[in-house]
Amino acid sequence: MQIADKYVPQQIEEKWYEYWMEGKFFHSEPDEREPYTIVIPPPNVTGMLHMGHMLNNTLQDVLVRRARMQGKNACWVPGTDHASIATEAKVVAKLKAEGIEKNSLTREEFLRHAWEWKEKHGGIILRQLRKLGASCDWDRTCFTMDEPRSESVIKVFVDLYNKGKIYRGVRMVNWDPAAQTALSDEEVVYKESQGKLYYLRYRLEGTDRNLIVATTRPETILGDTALCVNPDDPRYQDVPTDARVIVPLVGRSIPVIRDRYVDIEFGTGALKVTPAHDVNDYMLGEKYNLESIDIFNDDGTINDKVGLYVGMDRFDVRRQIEQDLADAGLLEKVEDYTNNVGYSERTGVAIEPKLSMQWFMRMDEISKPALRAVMEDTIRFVPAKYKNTYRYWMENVKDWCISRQLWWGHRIPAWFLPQGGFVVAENLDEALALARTKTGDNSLQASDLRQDEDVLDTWFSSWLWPISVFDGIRHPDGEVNYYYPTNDLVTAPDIIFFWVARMIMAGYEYRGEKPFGNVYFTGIVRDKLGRKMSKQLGNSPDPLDLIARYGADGVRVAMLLCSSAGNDVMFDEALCEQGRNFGNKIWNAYRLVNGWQVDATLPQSENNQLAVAWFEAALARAISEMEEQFASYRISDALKTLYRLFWDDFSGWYLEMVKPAFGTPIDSTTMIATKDLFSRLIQLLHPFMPFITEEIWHDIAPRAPHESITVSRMPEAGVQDPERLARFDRVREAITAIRAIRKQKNLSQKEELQLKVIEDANYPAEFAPVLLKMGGLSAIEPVKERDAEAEAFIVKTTQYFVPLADKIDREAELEKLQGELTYYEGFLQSVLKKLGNERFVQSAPEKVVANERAKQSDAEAKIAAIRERIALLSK
RNA sequence: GGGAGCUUAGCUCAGUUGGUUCAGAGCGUCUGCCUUACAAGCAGAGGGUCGGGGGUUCGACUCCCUCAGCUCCCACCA
Repeated sequence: MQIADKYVPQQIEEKWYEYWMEGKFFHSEPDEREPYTIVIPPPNVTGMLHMGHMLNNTLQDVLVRRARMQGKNACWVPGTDHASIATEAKVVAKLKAEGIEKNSLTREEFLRHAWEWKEKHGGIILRQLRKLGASCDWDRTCFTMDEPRSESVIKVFVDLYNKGKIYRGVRMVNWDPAAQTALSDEEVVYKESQGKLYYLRYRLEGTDRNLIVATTRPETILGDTALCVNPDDPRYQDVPTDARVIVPLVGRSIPVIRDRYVDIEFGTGALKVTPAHDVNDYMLGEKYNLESIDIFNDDGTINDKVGLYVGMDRFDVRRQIEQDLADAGLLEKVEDYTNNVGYSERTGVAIEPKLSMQWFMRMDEISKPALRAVMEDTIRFVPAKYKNTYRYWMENVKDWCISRQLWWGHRIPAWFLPQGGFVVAENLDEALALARTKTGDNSLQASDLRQDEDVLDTWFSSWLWPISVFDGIRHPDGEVNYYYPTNDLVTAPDIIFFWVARMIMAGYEYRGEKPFGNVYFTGIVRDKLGRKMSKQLGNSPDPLDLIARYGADGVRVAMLLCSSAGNDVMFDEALCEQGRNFGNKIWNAYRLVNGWQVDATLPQSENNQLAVAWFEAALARAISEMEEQFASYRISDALKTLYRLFWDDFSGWYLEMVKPAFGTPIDSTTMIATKDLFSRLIQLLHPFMPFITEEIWHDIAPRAPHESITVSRMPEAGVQDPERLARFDRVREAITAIRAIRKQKNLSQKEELQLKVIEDANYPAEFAPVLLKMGGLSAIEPVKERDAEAEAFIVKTTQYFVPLADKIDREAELEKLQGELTYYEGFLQSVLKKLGNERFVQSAPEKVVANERAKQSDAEAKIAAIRERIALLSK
């Protein structure tokens, strides 16, 4: 094998990914094995890989590779989302840069550009995922707007419409003036914004009196159709019930209404009512039958309804109207004011509440089984705290606005009839047939029908993802029956409502079954200062650059090391170094073992036999720990367990124990055992570090063509031997103590020392050969008497002595011993106090009491040993 | 305004039904080593009154109350 003393991941990663692809190791077809399925959270089709994807997909890959090695039929379905609004915005921007305005194009022309863009940029992110090592079944790659998925969406829409779960109506919706489309409530983000509170004078008709109204949006006075005060407000008791006021600048006369909705404490207690541009005003308008005057165009400029500020942008109007009001003496005062303003999640502009005709989906019924499934842990949320969030949303869920005034997306399958009304059908032919039946007019032609211009919310396709990727909407009895429900979903908590909740609803609606068994919510990736990674801050490293510099395995380890379950991820590039170093450690451990010469005639030494037996026990314990950690999705902990096992136990202890002296061979029994242990270690490591492990796997033993570690069988825990491990730990402690003496006395590692020991039950006599070798000892001599002249240490209750040429420093030694004595006597006191307490002995569990008694006897033995040594030194 | 969560070594975090040989890990720091697998390494060391206060208990990092600080989600009174 290669002799480079540094591991160079760049040299092997590409090779192995190609090998995996050629061998079709990631491809899945239904068979008799138990399936293990993950569907990828589809990234935006034109998106680029960022650190969030890295985390998310590393976790998925660990899970799916592990399942594959456990003999399951593992299937990880990749794909992309058409991301209606985001993609359309990108295409519009791109066209604009080329001097083409969207509204100068026909729908067909625009879509041609959009598809072109999709073909060019689409799927870049999927190729990037391969660099990471993602073991997706690429033959199954899906796109939310490909044919099977599109047809599924349309089919579901028609079905829900026919079931009465989808309706069309005029409602107050969140309007994005930049994208010029309606948004769902979930697509609006509220941010604290520095604004002003304007106090405007509304002249009470027929008097000189002004009613003062405080508002943050003076430009909306153009749409005022009432003024509202609280009937209990003493300040307005003398205003006649049929009073009217004049809207400033506009001059319109509007009624003064009374409603307890108005907060007497706020502002002046008088509220202007603009039913077309405020959600709460809209409700007042409904209640009091007020006129609704829409003053905005779709792009947020003022329309010509009122004849003022026509064509001006809403924010320019705000500045202008402040000036004009002041000039007209209609502005009482202006105060600074901080309030929450809703912004479009995608375009970032302030949302305009707007009354418009939209399609909605009823959520009351469909949400019920979905809520139950999570509350009863039929679907398990990890971490469980998200159950609360989920429940609150589900219990208060409002109808879902599913129509968007965009072109890029699934066009709503509704056709308007010449005589009014509409039909909903899967295609034009069916729509025509339906239209003829509905109207009784058989002369209707396809050209008489006009399809709804709107497209569907992106999430209306992704909510079907776990079903539609297996074509389970169109073919409910096909392979979906094998793969569905999927096992684990790994996603970010910020799309719990957008996506997770809705997939659960769709799952029960269309499969009568949950879409996945477990949902693992990752944290948000932040930089080491705790700031969210963002383009604006420029604090997000480029994942591909990291992979190029540290190797995919190294970056994967870095991601996992900092992703403790349920917490945000504080990513620090230093972790990539740690990951890379770990790869190098593995590499060099392999170089060492690989370089040993075997002498088949050599019998296995006792030392080596002990080493193998001990490491088998250590491995068994680690595997068992990892199993528990995986079961509770503590994937970061599982990696850490393995990291320590490989670095400390295997490299630091086991290999040092069996390592033959320079230039001497090793016996074949130990060599075989070592390679076997190594193989099992890299199998355990494979889900975390797929590339380096495949490389070593192919070198450590002869492999047939088309063999791969990816489909090898994951080692299992086997027999646990805690006693052996505990006894070995005492050897380790003794060796550490000897090393410390060496360090203190400035003795070289090579200088052999002598060790004397007073053997007792705690002395791990069977490990004497190991102690000899690892301690750099010339001999171990069992003695009965303490050696006052030697350096001494105690492990558990066993006393050890290292005679040295130098006399020991009695004073210093006594002082040290005195300190230890004080500690152990105090410790013993607390144990005795506890044991002397009847309530403790009675109420504490038996095991705990027994443990206390063991502590007592150990402490007593230790104290006795220390006392004897003090006596000896004090002579 | 409502809800959830967090506060343990310089940094990032473990600590799973309360039991002081559990106050831990990794990284970083310090000291000594270029010891023929690895300086991307080896050996050793220092470092925390477990946010403050109070309570329950034989016993609390672990349970309760309270105060302080931080984070997130939901609502959106102009």
